[in-house]
Amino acid sequence: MKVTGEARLLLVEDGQPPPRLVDCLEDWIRVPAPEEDVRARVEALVARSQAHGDKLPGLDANGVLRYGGRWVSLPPLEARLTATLLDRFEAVVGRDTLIRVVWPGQAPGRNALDVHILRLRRRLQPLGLVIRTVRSRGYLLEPEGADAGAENMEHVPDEDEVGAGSVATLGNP
Amino acid sequence: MKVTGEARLLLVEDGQPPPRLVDCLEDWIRVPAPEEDVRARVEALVARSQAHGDKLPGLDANGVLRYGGRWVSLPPLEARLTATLLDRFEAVVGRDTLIRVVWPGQAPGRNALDVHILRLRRRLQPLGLVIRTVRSRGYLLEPEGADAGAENMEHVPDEDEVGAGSVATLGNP
DNA sequence: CCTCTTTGTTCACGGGTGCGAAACACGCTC
DNA sequence: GAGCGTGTTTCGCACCCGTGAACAAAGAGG
Repeated sequence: MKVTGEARLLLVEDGQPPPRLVDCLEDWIRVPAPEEDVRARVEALVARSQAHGDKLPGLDANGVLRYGGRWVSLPPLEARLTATLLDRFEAVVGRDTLIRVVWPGQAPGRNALDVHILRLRRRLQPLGLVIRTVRSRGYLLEPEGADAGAENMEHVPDEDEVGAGSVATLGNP
Repeated sequence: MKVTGEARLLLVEDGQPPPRLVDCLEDWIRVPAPEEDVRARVEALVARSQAHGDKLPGLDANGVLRYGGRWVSLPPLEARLTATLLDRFEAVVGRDTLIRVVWPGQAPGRNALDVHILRLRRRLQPLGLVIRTVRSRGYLLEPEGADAGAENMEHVPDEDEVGAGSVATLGNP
């Protein structure tokens, strides 16, 4: 289950101070409230998360990769690499596939792909994107902090500085 | 005509249905409401409008470029350059496109464009506008500090107060 | 258990090239 | 003539991209 792309509506109990939110995908409302009010805010959040959904990285024809409001420009080879990793976003892409896409003619030395993956990793880091290695299988592009495997899903009670109430989380498939 | 750069907080009277808003720079609240609630939403809008809702620079027919309350006058050639960069604001414009617009006849020497970009950069700097180079792709005009290439991740400005009318319009200085 | 092989990570180096920037030259307009 | 707008030359840096090599981690095989 993905964690990115979610919007949150904080339900603030009466008597608690209002939260400080900046993110466009966050909102809050004081409860109890008319149900139509809650629904209006939920619908607004959903609409925003779809329209303004920069939760998926976008790569334009000029090699500019945008994600999370920031961007980097990629050189041609790394742009091809990224494009390939991107249309299998969050899934493994084999080394041979990458080599075929990046060098349509003949592949250069054995090391070339590794080096470019390394350089691409460094360039993607400030955007919050990570390339994971799946040994003897390939590579996988994903947002930072979306890993931790399926088995060690220890639930740390993530306590916000928001001092009140429950949190309704709106998933975005 | 775009209306970007302004944020609105709708004050909804009791008994009225909640409005349907999608824009990240719009919000609403039911009145009467605690003043801290109103202020929390106003501050959130201001923060958003500074972080994400940037006002577009404006270039008039006389070559005067205005942005962020200040202005500079541009010579004809640089005005054409700026106009081209401006209708692809925050996106890459190819060198060939720029050359075609700036010199409709025949292009001068190879370095002419570089020099004019350099001079335009110096002129735009006091306005808080930056021309980024996207190597072998072109150039990109954007407000200072909106990229991830350099790690200038600071600048969380403060906000000012706003009195509440029926509809509060928050200008972006 | 030890060693060799495979696979992946990281560094340093060099050739090629796009771009930045200074300096200069020329023409035009107050 | 002084200042400005524009084009050209020239130098050098920084980046792109491949190569070689050192190093680490995981398996395979004796």
